[in-house]
Amino acid sequence: MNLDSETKAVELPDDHGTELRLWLRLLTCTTLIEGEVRSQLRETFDVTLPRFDLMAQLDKVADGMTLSDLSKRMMVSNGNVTGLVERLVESGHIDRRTSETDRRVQFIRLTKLGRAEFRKMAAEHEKWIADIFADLSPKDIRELMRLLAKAKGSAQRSAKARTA
Amino acid sequence: MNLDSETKAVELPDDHGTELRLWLRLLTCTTLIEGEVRSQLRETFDVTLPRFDLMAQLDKVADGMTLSDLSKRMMVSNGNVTGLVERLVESGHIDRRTSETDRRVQFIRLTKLGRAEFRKMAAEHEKWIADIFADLSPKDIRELMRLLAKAKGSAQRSAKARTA
DNA sequence: GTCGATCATTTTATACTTAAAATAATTTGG
DNA sequence: CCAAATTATTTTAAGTATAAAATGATCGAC
Repeated sequence: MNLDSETKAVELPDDHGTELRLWLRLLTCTTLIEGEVRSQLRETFDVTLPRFDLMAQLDKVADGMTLSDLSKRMMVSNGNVTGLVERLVESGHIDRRTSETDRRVQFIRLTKLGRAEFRKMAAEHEKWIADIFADLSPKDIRELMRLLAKAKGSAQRSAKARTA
Repeated sequence: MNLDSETKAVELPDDHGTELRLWLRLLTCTTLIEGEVRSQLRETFDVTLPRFDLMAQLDKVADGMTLSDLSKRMMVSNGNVTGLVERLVESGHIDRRTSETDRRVQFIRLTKLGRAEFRKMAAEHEKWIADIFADLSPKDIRELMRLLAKAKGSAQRSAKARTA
């Protein structure tokens, strides 16, 4: 009996089942963790995940960034950022000022309050994430990082090819 | 010079940076692919991702399932499913009937039209996914599957421990 | 049998999200 | 300089999402 030809007979030329299963597993994993983080943020700090994410982007820089920068970094639409920023200005976590040189541009940055609150949340957040991945060895994590980087590159290539 | 102690000095006892970076990479990867799939579905079939996902769940079974089943499988809230189902009934893709034995329960299933349309979409969808992951070798995919399964288990353990 | 607990679903209120169109400001090629 | 293209942001409309409360139905212990 020829095992190779058997194997080939089972796998049709256009069988993309393994990729699909990979995608579903990736999605399940992310949704699961995202839901967990969302719950923790709400329960512990009464803050939503999108607000936390926006503040996280702003916390990386000292002097603020534009709405476009924010929407690119967060990988969400412009209109989405407009609304989020509005509510965070309202609650006193960020402030906005119009550029001196280009009146289309708005610079957004954390207020003192916003940065202080974010730092507190970020510290807890990091612990939750560490616990969520606690069963993974350092080697597992390294491998996952490597493979996800490869997957990301592949997806970007695919998206680019389609748009081109 | 003692390299080990140097390394330890840099990594504080509570440094959970690698887990955080892993989470951000996982999230980026998923968001990227999800956006790509969303665009393709809209452009090619004028359908949204949540609708596609709901139909995908229903396509797995012959005789339908309840709203609760749906919300659990899709990992979204009950109210969310209510709205999605409403719109898909409206468009003729699914139908609903109340259980004979338990009048609280609604069984949802694909209509003939719904199943036919879903199958067409699913075939294309599978090709898009295959292309998105095309740079990954079969071994990469196996490894990712394994590590994501481990991550999923870890996240579930963590979530369960918190709720308990 | 019936009261209380539980369960399935819907409703409500609010927030988030997108795509696409609109607005407003700047840049650029001729 | 000036029209056309580009860029940054906002607005709009529709849909997606959550949490929490409400509703309606069934189950279980007594």
